[in-house]
Amino acid sequence: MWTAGHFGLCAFVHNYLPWQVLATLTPGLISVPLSRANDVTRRGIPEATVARLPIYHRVLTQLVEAGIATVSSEELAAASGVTSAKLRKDLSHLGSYGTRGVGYDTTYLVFQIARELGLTLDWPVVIVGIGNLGHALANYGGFASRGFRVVGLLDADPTRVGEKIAAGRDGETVEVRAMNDLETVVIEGGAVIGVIATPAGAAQGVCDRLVAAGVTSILNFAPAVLTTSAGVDVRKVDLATELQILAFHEQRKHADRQVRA
Amino acid sequence: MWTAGHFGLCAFVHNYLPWQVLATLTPGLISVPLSRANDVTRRGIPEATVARLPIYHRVLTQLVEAGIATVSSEELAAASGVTSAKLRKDLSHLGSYGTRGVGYDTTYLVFQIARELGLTLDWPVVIVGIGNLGHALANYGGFASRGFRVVGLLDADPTRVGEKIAAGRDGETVEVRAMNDLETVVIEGGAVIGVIATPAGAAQGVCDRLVAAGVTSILNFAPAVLTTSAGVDVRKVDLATELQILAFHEQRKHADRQVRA
DNA sequence: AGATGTGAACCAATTCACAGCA
DNA sequence: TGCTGTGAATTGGTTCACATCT
Repeated sequence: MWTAGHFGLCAFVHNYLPWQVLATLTPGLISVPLSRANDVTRRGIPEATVARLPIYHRVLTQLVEAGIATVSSEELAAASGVTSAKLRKDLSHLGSYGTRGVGYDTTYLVFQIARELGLTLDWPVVIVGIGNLGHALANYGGFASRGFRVVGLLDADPTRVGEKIAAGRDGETVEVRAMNDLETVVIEGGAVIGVIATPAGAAQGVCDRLVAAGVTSILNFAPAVLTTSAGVDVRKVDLATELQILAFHEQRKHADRQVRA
Repeated sequence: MWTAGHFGLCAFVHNYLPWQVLATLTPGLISVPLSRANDVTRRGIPEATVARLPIYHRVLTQLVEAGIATVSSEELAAASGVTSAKLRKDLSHLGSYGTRGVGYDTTYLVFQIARELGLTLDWPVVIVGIGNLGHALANYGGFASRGFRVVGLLDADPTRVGEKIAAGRDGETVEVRAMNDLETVVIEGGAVIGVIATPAGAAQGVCDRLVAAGVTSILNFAPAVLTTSAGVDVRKVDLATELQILAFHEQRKHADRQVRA
């Protein structure tokens, strides 16, 4: 039997931003306030900015491919769907990579952003749950080109195990493994990032096993709130939620129309 | 040939929040500041709150199904992965639906949230681009139960046209139609919400056609910045972006580890 | 000249702490 | 007594406007 109290126990999640958590865990470091203040100028990039850097990176990559050597903040901002002030403030957190009176060198800037985001490194990723969504993720072209390498695909359905799926853009395939192999796959592949694309009911169990095996960042597509230990980053993408937010605004539009009439 | 100027022209996007835009468009209404202030107390729910209501709705639905009649803010917050203060502030924007000293009636609250989100209405949706992702979206169970009805599936690949896909949870199927039929499908289905799951290159064209056919809310999975006229809501879900944000934090963790060592 | 980089002002969101009610 | 609902304080993010540099 469920009770409210029991249910309440089951979840305590920090959904993102482990900065404070990490600071708290750092043992006996008195200079934390100072070092954080230093962070803000030299390393600590605002979360909102981090969330936009991938967009700038993609747009800049297109510009470089199109052979454009220089952009102004105005142009880059327009192509990224933000205001130029916001763009300049964002880039200022990385350093002074522009030239006054001229603009930004696209090649140089795209590299600086890539470095800041860690895209110059190799990130082994495992994907758990190979339904339509898992499939879509596995052969999503955008991963390989940005340093993400699919080192493992796992599914609970025995009929799916053994299937070979194209992962990455250059025709490599990865074989679907059984759930039992989860720990092996994570450890052998050296994965620190895990993607959960299972049904909601299975998500927490998978999450626990991933973390136990060494994963420290999780992207969760299952419509469930995940509980993890501190130090593990969890990001959530919920398809239904996104539609519901749209529906809310849609409803407001209709209400407005009625009020006006 | 591309020039920076040309490229810069191609995109100006308001990514969300058409409040100010709408206010600006409202013709000759001098009381706008006042009416907005009124909005904030009576109807205007903060965007951050709206984004969390779907989570509360899902968790509450589970509680109701589990036969739990009452929850405290503490319990509901824990199960939703937020703090209790945040939860109470969020709910306070909807009205006073709790009982001091007791908590919230789950059945009553779930209905109030559903009403606020417009989930008690019927939202016809079209999905464009039936690759793996489009497939996953089409037969995602969470839609039907929340008032979303898939009235159209469209794909540019002629070999895919005619395929019947399970959409919604009760085994109904919807047939994939050709791109030419886009306008017909949108208008006949009465769709106001469109989902774009095409490759990046096709996204803007599809977006324009959807908007021209009457769609006013778009959920975009293509890694491209969309330009739309004011009054159209665009939300973006970018799989690569999410992973890149995780990679950033992951890199930071490793940097920290090195500093400590 | 012309565009960046940035302090200052502004606005939104979160957290605190407690008054008010069942 | 216990939990909601909410002003007040704080933190984080955006916008403005201009000093600064090529």
